Amino acid sequence: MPELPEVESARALIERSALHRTIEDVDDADTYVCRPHAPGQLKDALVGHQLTAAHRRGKSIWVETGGDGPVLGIHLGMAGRIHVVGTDGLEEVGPDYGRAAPRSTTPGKPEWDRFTIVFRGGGALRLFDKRRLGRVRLDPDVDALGPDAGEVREGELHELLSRSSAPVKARLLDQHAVAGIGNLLADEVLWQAEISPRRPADELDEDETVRLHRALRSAVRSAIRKGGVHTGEIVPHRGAGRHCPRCGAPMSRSTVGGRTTWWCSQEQADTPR
DNA sequence: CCATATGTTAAAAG
DNA sequence: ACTTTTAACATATG
Repeated sequence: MPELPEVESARALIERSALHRTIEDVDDADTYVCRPHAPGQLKDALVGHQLTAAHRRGKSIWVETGGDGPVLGIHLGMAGRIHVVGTDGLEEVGPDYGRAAPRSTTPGKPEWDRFTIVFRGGGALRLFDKRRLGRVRLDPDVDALGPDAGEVREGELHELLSRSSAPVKARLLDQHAVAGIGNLLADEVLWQAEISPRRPADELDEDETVRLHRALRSAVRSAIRKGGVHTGEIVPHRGAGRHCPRCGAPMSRSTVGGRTTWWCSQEQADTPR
């Protein structure tokens, strides 16, 4: 579920609903999700502190705890979500696929709660993740990430692309190059820019780079505004027997950058027009 | 049982 | 040593 837009809404949820409350207890018993920490290590570091600010770069979230407290790193992985429970016991789960979820008293499956912070006076923040590929850790290294996909400048993008002969889609998916682009967003951006996902990244010409940059920023901003990567134009057309909503040509499918990839067989030809 | 899944990364290959 | 590709990770669902 989470690509950059979903992660941004999770960050905003933390900022809006989970700051400035004293941490009373922490459940960090899932050592796969909380690796490399030992059980109790996150609890010992966090109890008594408050969350003071929530940040994001690409798909990585980090939360400050103020003063001499640690930084809490959160990654939603492939299926993670942030749930915040208010002091009144109602759950706020944030936007889901573009639709704001109502606050609810019916929690998700408790067996999918992988990490929980309990606040003094009631309420909690937790990582809800049915696949357990999310991560929670102290003092994450976010500097290894490339510039955020929604912030990257055109010259910077050109520079990053020119340094790789891999398919442009694979390069876009590399979080060390540009941070925040996932499989669906990559397909959306390349479709918007009318560029084949298989084109070598360092062979894009000036015009293609400009188109890619514009598509990147507009797709990221649009998806954040609409509430998720699923609101992209091409996303509903990624499927067998589907056709390009612009020109009507059949959609092509293959594996690029290790992921299932769909593109317009006509407008995103391997040889640029 | 098989294939697929919106992410990351260690290991293998080049 | 660096870059690129593949497989594995944990788990659910069709």
